[in-house]
Amino acid sequence: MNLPPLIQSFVLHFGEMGSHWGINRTVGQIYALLYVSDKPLNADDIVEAIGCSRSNTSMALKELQAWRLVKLQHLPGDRREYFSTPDDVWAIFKTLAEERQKREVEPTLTMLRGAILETPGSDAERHAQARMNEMYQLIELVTKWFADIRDMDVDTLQKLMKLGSQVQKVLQFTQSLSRLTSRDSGKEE
Amino acid sequence: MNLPPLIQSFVLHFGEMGSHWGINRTVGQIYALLYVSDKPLNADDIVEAIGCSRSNTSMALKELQAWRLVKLQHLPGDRREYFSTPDDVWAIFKTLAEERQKREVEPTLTMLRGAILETPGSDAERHAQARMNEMYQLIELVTKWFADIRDMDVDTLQKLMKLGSQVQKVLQFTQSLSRLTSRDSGKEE
DNA sequence: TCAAACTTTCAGAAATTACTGAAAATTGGA
DNA sequence: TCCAATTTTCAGTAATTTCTGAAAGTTTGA
Repeated sequence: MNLPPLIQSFVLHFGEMGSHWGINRTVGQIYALLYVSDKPLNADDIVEAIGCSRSNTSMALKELQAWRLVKLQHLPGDRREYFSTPDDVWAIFKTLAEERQKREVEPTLTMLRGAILETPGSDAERHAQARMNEMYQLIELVTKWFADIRDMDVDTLQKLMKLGSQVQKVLQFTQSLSRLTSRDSGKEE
Repeated sequence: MNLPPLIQSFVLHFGEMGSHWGINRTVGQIYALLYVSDKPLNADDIVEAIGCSRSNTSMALKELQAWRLVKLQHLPGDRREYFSTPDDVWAIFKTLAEERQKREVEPTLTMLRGAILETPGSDAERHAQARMNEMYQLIELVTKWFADIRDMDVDTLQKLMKLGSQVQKVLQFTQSLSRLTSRDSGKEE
């Protein structure tokens, strides 16, 4: 690996972090490299920069494409494939959240739905089912909320985040407001 | 493994999912088992239920304790250690979020802070640094927001989540309200 | 159609991670 | 204090994952 020190430490860090996340070292390093690169890179550029094998690079790029975290492009007059990451860090964040949702959350929800529909054969199973249901409700709620947030435009999102815990106050305020003004209120939920 | 089918499939699923997450099979299975169990279990109960070795169980429990995802308790007149998960799924969720923050996000923030303070030695480094800064800002923002949300009480949190994208409208409403009423407004940010 | 340029696949090697059993350490009570 | 019950550690082994080089596949343009 022969990179400017600043970039090198970034790339190495992502390599290490990869294992804490669900990706391998090479995938992490390549992503990091593309993220900070000021121009698209081809596979040989990457081999040169990271110091891994050509085939490993190919595999890693395939995985990054499956995650939709890198985009492929062609440069005029060059047959090789060039890779880069999207510019918008928010978009990257959203993509990551969507993919993780699809790969890690959906299968669990499916399993839980199935389990919850079974007829329990004992007290232990009845209790287990109740617990699974709690988990299911929580995941569904958080998931929906996340999806809603994901679909906001960047500006709103950024404002929302900067408000931080203020959100809580705004909500309380709005709720008391609507309680005052609405007629059909009564009990929700 | 000799468990009621409903519980068994839950436990096995968590074992598989573990690898997508950062934990190994045994850790995932033990957590799942404790989560649905209607009473605390000791290490031998777990060995019996899961079918792994005693030592592996000991390791896995240590890891789960490090994540603060299981609690240790003693039963009167029994010297063995019994384990269970917290009852409150929200609390579990918060713990998980806090631990991941500490283990996966903080180190990255530290690295980024360091890199951003360096003096770039080339255009490539200058560009890399700008990208790192974008990433840093994003992570900081999301992190703070999450922390704010984590510290809300369960009821508010649940209401907030159920509102979903309504939040967006509430915010816009509140913002136009404050724009009308406040004097010193001008430009924020 | 062919050849050159480039990419992907895949079997096996290397590295890493998970698991086990035996032994050591700890704990609580007699 | 000592003993028995229980937990932890750890070195070696098993399983899994990652990585490589060689070979096969694909694409483009002459």
